[in-house]
Amino acid sequence: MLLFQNSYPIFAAEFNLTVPPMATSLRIDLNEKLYLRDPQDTELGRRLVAESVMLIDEIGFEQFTFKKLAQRIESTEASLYRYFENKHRLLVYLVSWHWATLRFQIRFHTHNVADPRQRLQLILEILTRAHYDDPSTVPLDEAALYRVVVNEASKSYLTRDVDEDNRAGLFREYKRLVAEVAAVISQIRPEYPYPHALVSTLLEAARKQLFYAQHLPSLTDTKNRTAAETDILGFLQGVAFGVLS
Amino acid sequence: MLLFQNSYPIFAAEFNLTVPPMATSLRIDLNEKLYLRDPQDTELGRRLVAESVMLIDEIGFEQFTFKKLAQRIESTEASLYRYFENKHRLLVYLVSWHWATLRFQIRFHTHNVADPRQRLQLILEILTRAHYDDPSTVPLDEAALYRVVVNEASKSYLTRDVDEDNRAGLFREYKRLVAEVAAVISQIRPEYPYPHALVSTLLEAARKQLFYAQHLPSLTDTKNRTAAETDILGFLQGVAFGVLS
DNA sequence: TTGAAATAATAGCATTACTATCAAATTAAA
DNA sequence: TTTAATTTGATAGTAATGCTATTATTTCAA
Repeated sequence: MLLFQNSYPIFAAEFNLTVPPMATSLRIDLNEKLYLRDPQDTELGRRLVAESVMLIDEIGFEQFTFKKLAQRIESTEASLYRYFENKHRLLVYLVSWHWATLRFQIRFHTHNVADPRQRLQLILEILTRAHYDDPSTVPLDEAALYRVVVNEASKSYLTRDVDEDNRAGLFREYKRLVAEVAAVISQIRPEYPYPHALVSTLLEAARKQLFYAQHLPSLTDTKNRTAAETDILGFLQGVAFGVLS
Repeated sequence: MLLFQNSYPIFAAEFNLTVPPMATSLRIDLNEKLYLRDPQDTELGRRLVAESVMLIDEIGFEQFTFKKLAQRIESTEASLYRYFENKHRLLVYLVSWHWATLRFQIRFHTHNVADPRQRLQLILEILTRAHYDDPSTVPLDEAALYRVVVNEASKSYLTRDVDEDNRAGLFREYKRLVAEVAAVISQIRPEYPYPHALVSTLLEAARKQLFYAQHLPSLTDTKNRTAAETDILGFLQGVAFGVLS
């Protein structure tokens, strides 16, 4: 996210970005309902978030517990429960963080691009390259976070409490992202009746096809794993521009 | 599935269908690795499967336990563990059951349709109407099973053990389904490079968009919930035929 | 009718997902 | 700079989960 270093204050208001006194990294403020105490406010909170990404990436969300995380960051279970109500909320927080940075990246890279088709093209490139961003200036390992998103994001809403969680605004970041990209779709073809469905499908497909390439290759069409990114981009382009022509 | 009553022996071999001595319902044989003891062989096993669908539908997979199911069917936890290694295997079994019947339905309704475009059209209709099938002749409540598939299917493969489970062949039914529909895609447009990705995306989208229509409507484009099915079909048609033109 | 197989009944165990209590350390306010 | 408030750590505890094991009882087939 080195790219943002000079320019991000432009978007600060819209993105709920806080520019810290000594701005060394980007701070994204997410819905307060996501946590009990804002983890970005304290050292322990920041370690909790940063290390949770690594741990979930390593052992998977099902195996992940606050106890294991506490051991890892040399704190206690009880302390961590003061930040997040439960591990599910933490997952929603992490995933929301990813959507927020993704939306930010999209805005940043497309804000001076007039042609909506070219915008969409850029968006698809960002979507399929989301796991490449330079993590050095960011408080989280974004590559690890992207893997977590690919593997676990669905679990953030596929629960008994979707409706309740939705009412609490837990999925706001994802909705915003979808709405913003859907607006580009509508610019390209105003009469197209399914812009939101298209965008949510493209977003989901970007992740799922990457997962398939890694684990269930017969559900996708990439021969060598390294070409996956290019193949997925090609596939998404075909879908998006196919629908819009 | 009344439709199958007369004709299904045609496909029996290919579909691993067993025609029971007194054929009152369809029997689908799934990968043996899915269970410890074939639940279709015993009364307890059949009740286990049938009631698990209802219970998962009611309380969700996370809240579902063998203990609760045992109470429900007036058996014991230990007895149920003799059929399935754990609740995850049971989920994979249920989901596989659904993919198998879906593939069967597709074959049945399209086997005398020569034009591949028309075939694809029918397939998309079946996909978006999957939850309507008459459950009376089938040992499972298919409408409930479809809801379970919509809500829980992703969890069958989004686990730490995907690769291991995949090696054991647990996802065979889904792969078969994808392969078969992908073949239709390739008939329509042989040079299209992503038939499998397209099909897995369409399958996933059919379920996800229904979920969104019910729980997160801003991620889709259906105004009233009742029109969801028609909208989803329209959307999938746009994607599929858009890509193939 | 005898033996094998399946089921029920019961118990037990390590782990999970928390909650509660209290003391110690840190930080902020007077 | 003492005091007060806040945050953390340490420890314990609890109900539920995800199993496994044991034994007794029923069923069913040879």
